[in-house]
Amino acid sequence: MIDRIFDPASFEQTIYARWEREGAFRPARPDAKPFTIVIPPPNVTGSLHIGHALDNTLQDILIRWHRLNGRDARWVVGTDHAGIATQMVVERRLAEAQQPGRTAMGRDAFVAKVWEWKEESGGTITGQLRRLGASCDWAGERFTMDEGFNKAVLKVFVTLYNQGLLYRDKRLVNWDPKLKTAISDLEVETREVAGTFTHIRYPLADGALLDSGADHIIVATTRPETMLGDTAVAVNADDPRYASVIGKHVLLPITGRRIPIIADEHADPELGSGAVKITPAHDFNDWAVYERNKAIGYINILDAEASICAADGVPAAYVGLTREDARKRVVADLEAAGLIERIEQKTIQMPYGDRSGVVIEPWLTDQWYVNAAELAKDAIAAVQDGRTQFVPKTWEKTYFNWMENIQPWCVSRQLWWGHRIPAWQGPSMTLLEFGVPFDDRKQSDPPIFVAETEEDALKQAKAFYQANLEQKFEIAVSVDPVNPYTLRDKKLEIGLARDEDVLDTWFSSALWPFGTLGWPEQTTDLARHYPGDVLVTGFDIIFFWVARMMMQGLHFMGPERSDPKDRVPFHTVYCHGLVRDAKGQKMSKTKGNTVDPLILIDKYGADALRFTLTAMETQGRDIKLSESRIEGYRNFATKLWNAARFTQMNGIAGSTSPLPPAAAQPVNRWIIGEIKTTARALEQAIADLRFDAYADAIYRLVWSRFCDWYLELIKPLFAEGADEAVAAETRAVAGWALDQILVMLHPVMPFLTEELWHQLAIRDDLILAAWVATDALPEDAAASADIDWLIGLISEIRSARTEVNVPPSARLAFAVEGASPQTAARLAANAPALERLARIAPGETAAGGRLQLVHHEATFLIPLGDVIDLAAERTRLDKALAAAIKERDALAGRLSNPGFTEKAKPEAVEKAREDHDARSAEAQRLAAALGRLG
RNA sequence: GGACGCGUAGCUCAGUGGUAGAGCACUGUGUUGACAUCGCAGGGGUCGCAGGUUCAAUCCCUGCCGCGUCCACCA
Repeated sequence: MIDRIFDPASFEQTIYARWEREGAFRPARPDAKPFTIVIPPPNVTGSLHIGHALDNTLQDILIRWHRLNGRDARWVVGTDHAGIATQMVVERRLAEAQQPGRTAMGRDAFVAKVWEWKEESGGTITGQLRRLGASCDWAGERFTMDEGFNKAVLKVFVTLYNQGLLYRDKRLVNWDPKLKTAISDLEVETREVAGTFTHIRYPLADGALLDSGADHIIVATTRPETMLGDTAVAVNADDPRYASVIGKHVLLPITGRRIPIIADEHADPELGSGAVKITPAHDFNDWAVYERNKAIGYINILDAEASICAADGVPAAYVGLTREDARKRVVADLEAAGLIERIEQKTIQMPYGDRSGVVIEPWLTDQWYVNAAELAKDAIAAVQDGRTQFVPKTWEKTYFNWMENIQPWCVSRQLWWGHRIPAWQGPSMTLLEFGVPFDDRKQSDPPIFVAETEEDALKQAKAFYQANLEQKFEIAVSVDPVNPYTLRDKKLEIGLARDEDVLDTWFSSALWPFGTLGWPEQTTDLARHYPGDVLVTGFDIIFFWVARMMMQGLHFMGPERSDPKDRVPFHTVYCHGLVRDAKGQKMSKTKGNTVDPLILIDKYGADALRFTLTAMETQGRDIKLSESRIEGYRNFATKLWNAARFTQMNGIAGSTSPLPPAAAQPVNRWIIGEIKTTARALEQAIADLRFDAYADAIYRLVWSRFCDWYLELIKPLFAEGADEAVAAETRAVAGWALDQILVMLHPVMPFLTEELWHQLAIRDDLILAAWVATDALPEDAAASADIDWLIGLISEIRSARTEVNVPPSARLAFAVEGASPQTAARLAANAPALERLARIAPGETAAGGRLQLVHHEATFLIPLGDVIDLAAERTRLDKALAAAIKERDALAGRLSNPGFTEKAKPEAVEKAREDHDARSAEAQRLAAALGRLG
């Protein structure tokens, strides 16, 4: 017996366990067409937030729907090692536990700690996905740092290197001085902060003067401390103010260095003084100036923590100051020297690290870069020609815009947690004292050997050095005098030192769609499940992840697939919005406005949360989540629960066939048609990826059709004394209809539907079995018309009763005037329903006060005797008449307009005529009723 | 500066070239057993503003206003 109380917590976890036990989520239909989704891998040590809940609910709906529809569905699941995030968590935990820090314990010990933490907390999020009901293929669970995945990463790195698409370069990177690692452009966020704009006078050297007579050039900066590293002042060649001093020098204050005045396009005469200080080592634009004017050189003045380091011209007193302290000191010293023109307070934009939250420093280092522009070509083409489609389509523009302007992707990170870069460095030739002339390569950097294994790297090294040396060589220490970061004092016992760095987490995530399936091995999984059908993700990681999967997927799977359509990692990218709080604020831990999906699940059930997110998921719009909405959908679940309870109490059981039982009763034929209509709408919603439409259609069917009308209308059909055959038919149809509802609702509310599926009948199979047999369902327009008529009549009677203040409990008689034979037949057939739902029964039409109700061609007369509220009845009829006349006249106006009758579609004209006539007749009947009212 | 999205009932949002919809909230009410986590009934909107296209515009086009997001840049 279905329990009186709907308590999702009492069955959700049991049901999930059963699904897993029975292997319900494993692909098990080798002959069927596969349907594949790869999960956006959550951080292995993370926990489920509301964005995950949305993302995974949508994926689960698609997976479950296609599984119901006979596809061999596979939801590839796993977790991401999340380099920076995870390393930061473990470091914080060590600090909290007052244990030795990362550097104190050393690399191996630290990495071991991270693995420990991964083992300890790695099950959290996968457990939470289970709570949500996600039907992932857990048997195939992967991790971005598992052995197989690591192989894929190494293979990709080496291949790209050998193809010249991945290289080492010395250039400015976004340096995070807190985490002490390079980060990519995408990991930098610009924030507006209050700042200052300092205008500084740079005295001209050698007595030179500007045409204006000034003996100095004014430059402005938001970062005065960087002047210590200036190597030039740039002016525009076309700027007459400075034409006479191009090629001359200024005396750089504080440092006493003479730096040249150069002409460069970077200087914009319109901005500021038209002259700009050039600090190549600490500003991206200035580095570009340097590349055009190499003679000016560059000077690095910052160490890895962004403190001032020893450098040419930097006074000893500055060394070791933080950039903030150095800024104050520079300003003070310039002030003392009378070189400050003025200082403006101003809102300035500063780059911040998205993880560390500190100001990012452009810093000169050696890093590994991927030639993203080259890889982007195929990735752009694949979206242009529709092999991969974004939904909503508007995101394609965003994708193209980014891809077409893509910069080299910095993939090395100075972290310890991640895929270590498979590159080995040999001794620098310039530091070797062999006394043997090298060939003309004049290589000054140490040679680098990239290979999947150390053995391969060694082989390469031997081949390389033997080609250049005839005798023994010794191992030296590599020292980069310019860039302290590359100071790597290593004991090179075998002559090679592996690169200390690890790869950007997104470098491995980019391989997810094929790395999870066994690549580089040619597995059957890979053949079957690449490409995926749909990728479901937030728009915020289109750049980070989607674009990179496109690039890597096409590059590595492309050559292996003959059909261009099979080269992309997925055919569709569904981008959903952000889940915001009820006020529309972005949720964040610091704001404290996050909602924990697990708490919501505990409170309302996973199904209610899922339904809410589904119903609110409209394409191209963020979700403002409010708890009252979840409550509403929990009520919906309760409603269905109770409806099932009702059927069970009335001897209605689950059906045995997806095909509907034979039905003669209009109400039964009608509900079969309603099921068919809804199933079609749901099929369309899935095809369009319209999740809100899916929720809406099933909600209406369950509540507004099945519960509100069908169950109410059939109650008399199996009441005591009812016809046995009719009762039997009705029970059969009702059971079947409820089954179809459970199936259709299952993708969104899997727990509840599975629970009821088994409560309603003894069945061996899970509800995952089969979708509605839509095509086989009959439609019966006549039955639908009958029931629509009945529903309309009951609604009108109820409304009229309320308006004239008839007590709900009053049972009334009615007579009918002008009824067609069809109406008479309908009235006879539905007498019990009218009795129950409208509380009217055929009777005498006594003269005097009576309610007059126009429904289609018939006027219903309902005597109320003295109790009728005549004024209310008059108001009601007046209102109805006014409405009918208004519409009639509007239609008449349209029909008398030749523009309409000649140009509008014939169907539209015909429809307008019919409506006009109907309204006109209705108005006449209402007028007559008013007349009789006196 | 470039691109995009959004302005529809008190709130959150669907929607359509021809009578404007839902949920929640609100008002009134409760006919005895599926359900008060409910039923029934009701009030509430010049569909941001101004033009244009059209027989007809909430819907298509243009401009404006307001809100938001992304990218780039500001020495």
